Amino acid sequence: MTDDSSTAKPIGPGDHVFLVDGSSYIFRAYHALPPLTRKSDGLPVGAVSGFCNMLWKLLREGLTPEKGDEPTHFAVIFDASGKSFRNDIYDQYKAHRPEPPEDLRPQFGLIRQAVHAFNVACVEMLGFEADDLIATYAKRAREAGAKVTIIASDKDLMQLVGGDVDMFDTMKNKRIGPDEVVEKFGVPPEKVVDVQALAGDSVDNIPGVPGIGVKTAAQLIEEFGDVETLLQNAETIKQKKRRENLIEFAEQARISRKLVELDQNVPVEEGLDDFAVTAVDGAKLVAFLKALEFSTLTRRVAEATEVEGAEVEATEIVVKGWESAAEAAPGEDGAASAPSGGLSTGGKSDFTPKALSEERIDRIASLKTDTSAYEVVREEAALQSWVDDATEQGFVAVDTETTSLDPMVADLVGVSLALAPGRACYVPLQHKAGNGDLLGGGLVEGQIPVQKALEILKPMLEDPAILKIAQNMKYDWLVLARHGATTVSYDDTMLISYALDAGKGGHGMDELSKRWLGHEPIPYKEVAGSGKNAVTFDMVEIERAAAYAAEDADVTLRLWMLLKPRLVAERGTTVYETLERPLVPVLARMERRGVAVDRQMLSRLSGDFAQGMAALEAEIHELAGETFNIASPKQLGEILFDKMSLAGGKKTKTGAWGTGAGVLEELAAQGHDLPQRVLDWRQLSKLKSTYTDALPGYINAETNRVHTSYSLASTTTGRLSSSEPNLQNIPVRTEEGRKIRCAFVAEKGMKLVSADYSQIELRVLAHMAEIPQLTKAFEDGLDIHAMTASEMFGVPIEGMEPSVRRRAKAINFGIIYGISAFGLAAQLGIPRGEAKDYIDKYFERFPGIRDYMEETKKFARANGYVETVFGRRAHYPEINTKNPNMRAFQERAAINAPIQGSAADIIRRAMLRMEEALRHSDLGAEMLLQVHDELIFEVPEGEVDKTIPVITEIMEKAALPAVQLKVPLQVDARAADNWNEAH
DNA sequence: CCTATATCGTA
DNA sequence: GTACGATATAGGA
Repeated sequence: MTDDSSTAKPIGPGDHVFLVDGSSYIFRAYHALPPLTRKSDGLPVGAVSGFCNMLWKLLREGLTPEKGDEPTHFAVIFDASGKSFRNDIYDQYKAHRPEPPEDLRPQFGLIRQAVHAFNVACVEMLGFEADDLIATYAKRAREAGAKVTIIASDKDLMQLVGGDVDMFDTMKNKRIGPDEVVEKFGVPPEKVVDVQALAGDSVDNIPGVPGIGVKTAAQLIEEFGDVETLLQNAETIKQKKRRENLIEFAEQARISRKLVELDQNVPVEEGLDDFAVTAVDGAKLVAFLKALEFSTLTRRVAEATEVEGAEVEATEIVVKGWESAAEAAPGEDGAASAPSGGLSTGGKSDFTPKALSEERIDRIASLKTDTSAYEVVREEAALQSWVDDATEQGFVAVDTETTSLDPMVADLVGVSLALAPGRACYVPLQHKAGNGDLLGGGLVEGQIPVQKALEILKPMLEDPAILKIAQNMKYDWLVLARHGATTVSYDDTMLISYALDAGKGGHGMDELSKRWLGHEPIPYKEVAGSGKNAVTFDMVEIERAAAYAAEDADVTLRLWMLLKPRLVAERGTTVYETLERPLVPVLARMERRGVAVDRQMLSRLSGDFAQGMAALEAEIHELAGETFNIASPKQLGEILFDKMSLAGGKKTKTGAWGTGAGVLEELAAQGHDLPQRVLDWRQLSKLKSTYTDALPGYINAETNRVHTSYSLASTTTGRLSSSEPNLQNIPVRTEEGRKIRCAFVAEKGMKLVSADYSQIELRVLAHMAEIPQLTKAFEDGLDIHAMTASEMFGVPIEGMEPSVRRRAKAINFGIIYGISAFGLAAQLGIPRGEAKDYIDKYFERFPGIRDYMEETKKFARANGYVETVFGRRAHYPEINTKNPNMRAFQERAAINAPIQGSAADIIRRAMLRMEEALRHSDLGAEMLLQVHDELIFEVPEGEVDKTIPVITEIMEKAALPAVQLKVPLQVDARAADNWNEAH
């Protein structure tokens, strides 16, 4: 490509040979790229795509975009299937290699075809692994005085580095020279085989010597020079166990050395001269790339080779070896989509994402749960080796074990990792000696010090090239963040499940495991006890802890393998990637910041409420003529309806008297004193027990602030929920209640800013149902409830009676909730018939709303789910149930979900953009809380005026650019010293 | 000790 | 009429 030298001259100094390790590239690309990148007819091409991009880049630019580094000779080397000479030495060599995944298999052939399309030499030889061929060619090139770059990252090739031979990892864009080899193995390249022989390798099933990892091996080789010398002097080793192992497993070490040492003298057929780079045949390459639908690369190649892309006809491609894959699991609806671009997919095969994902579900679910291979990692070298394997593989399931369910106080007890189904480990870090009672012992022996372990884990957690897979990552993210590591690049099986199956059940690990893997993980209770026998995880014996923890990581990995392809197959990727996953660190940071509460103010309020309650209690008992537990609905019902025989009592479904607020209010309206006193008492009791008494208990001893926990996956609609404590239900409606809000305060020198969406759900409804009057009203900034009343009852907005507006407001809320005459009647305290008249009247004025509601129900009945404007799905599997009451309930929920859910999506989008926007404007504001349509910030006093417009703008434009709402969003924001005044 | 029910706080 | 979580009581284990 560099020039058009057609006559090959013998290779020599000044030449630069590129040897690409094709086989290992395929596996890495497969795992590094999204699981289901495929052509329009379903042919999986993710790995091929990555490979073609790499080839093109290397041929054009060499290793760096600067000129002068281009290859003169280029070859891609593959493993040929079949056994190699290493199996003769050791029959277990690479014995544990799993079969390649189904959706990777067809890509092996395609990659070889790609090499030919690039006019590049393609080498493989039966009985020899790619690494040996690379070793042989590298040696020959070196001897001829040429430079060699091996395009690979495989540590087995590192023994070849040195002099004019180096390696280059294209995925990390990193050169591997002698220094990098030393970094990895602790010894220079020529000693790498000795270290590998001692340390062994679980992936290739190289046995090595037990108890010796890379670090120890490097020390020993440093000291003795090579394996043979070491083995002959093994008696001189001081450490008993190590000495014994070296003696006992000496032969195994010798075999291992033979296995890892590459053969540099393979009798290859093609010479280096055959690898001379020739000009790319633009038309041929474009035709191939076009057939695979790599549009960007096709265009680039067409431009660079001056080929008119549109005029080139796509190559006919036949893919071997996937008829068998298709037969193993035929697609549900049989017929594959029609082949396009001249690609034959083998006739009957169905390679749609749907079919492949279903196949994957079957495959993962049918794997047996083998927990026997779980490992307890007690040494740094062993942990490093797991981390290395994770780095190599590009993904790893991670789970932390801690002392608390609250991530803000949890201390790290251990970490588990899983690399493949059944291949998991537990790393105990801070298990304590369980002397049962007091004092407890110190740390149990045989654990890596936490700081050391974190030093090893941190680079992996912070490496964007390694995907960390967790179940409920927010928890682990926070724990790890508090221990100094910021996790990037992650997947969360809980959130994948939520994006796919909201409404179909919970998303906890045990539940998902049962549902998808048919496997019931060890219950936490069985490991750590429950009730008064419960102990923190650090008191659990290590072997028991390991069985539990490693299983969690294993199950998480399996769930990921099973669920992740469903995202593509079921169109969940966008929701997962834009609304769920990125919110994890945003919420984690909000939780970590917490909010300040005034402990004294709460304590004083508790006292006030207690006084009020005591006074009311005396009056109530006086009126009742006896003392009873006012907090007991059962006792209260008996007093009111049995003893006092008040009218209007209704039994609940359990046969007890109903004593809800509605009932008591009705009795109060009849002129009875006792029910009103009970209502007042209940209000104070609620405020005291739920808020003023409970909140101080949530103040974190270290931060002096309250840290709620947001759940991303517990509502059907997409809303967040808040717990421990729930800060989304802090009182606001009554005077007494608002006093509690006053206790939520800003730090000294700061203000609280509250910004809330005005009528966001009605606006979303106006958009989705396309209601002209509503849209107009919102555009004109009208009072929407007054406008509704005006439309319905024909009265002017000016001078409208408050009761009229109140009725319209109730109807508007009713509409959002899927309205029923029964519900509206209850809300307004009017007869059912009257409520029905209102509803009819409303639909007469806004027929579009009725249409929208009917359409939504129809859609839900047909599909079992409904969607928000951003594509989030809420499932209602029971919507076609026979029971009319239950069905009506499902229908109302299904009507409400797109409205509530779209609003939830909008505020999520705002939150996702908020931190960056504030930082970009150089503002110190921090987001503290979310209450469905409201965000609360803590803002430096002097920055309030600059901050409010930034917050408001982000929130008002949050739907853009994904959705252009037909209705403007309006945000009101205020600053004050406490939440009550800011709201 | 654990779970279900009733009640009530929020959007 | 939608969506949640916390609390206290009560009843079965």
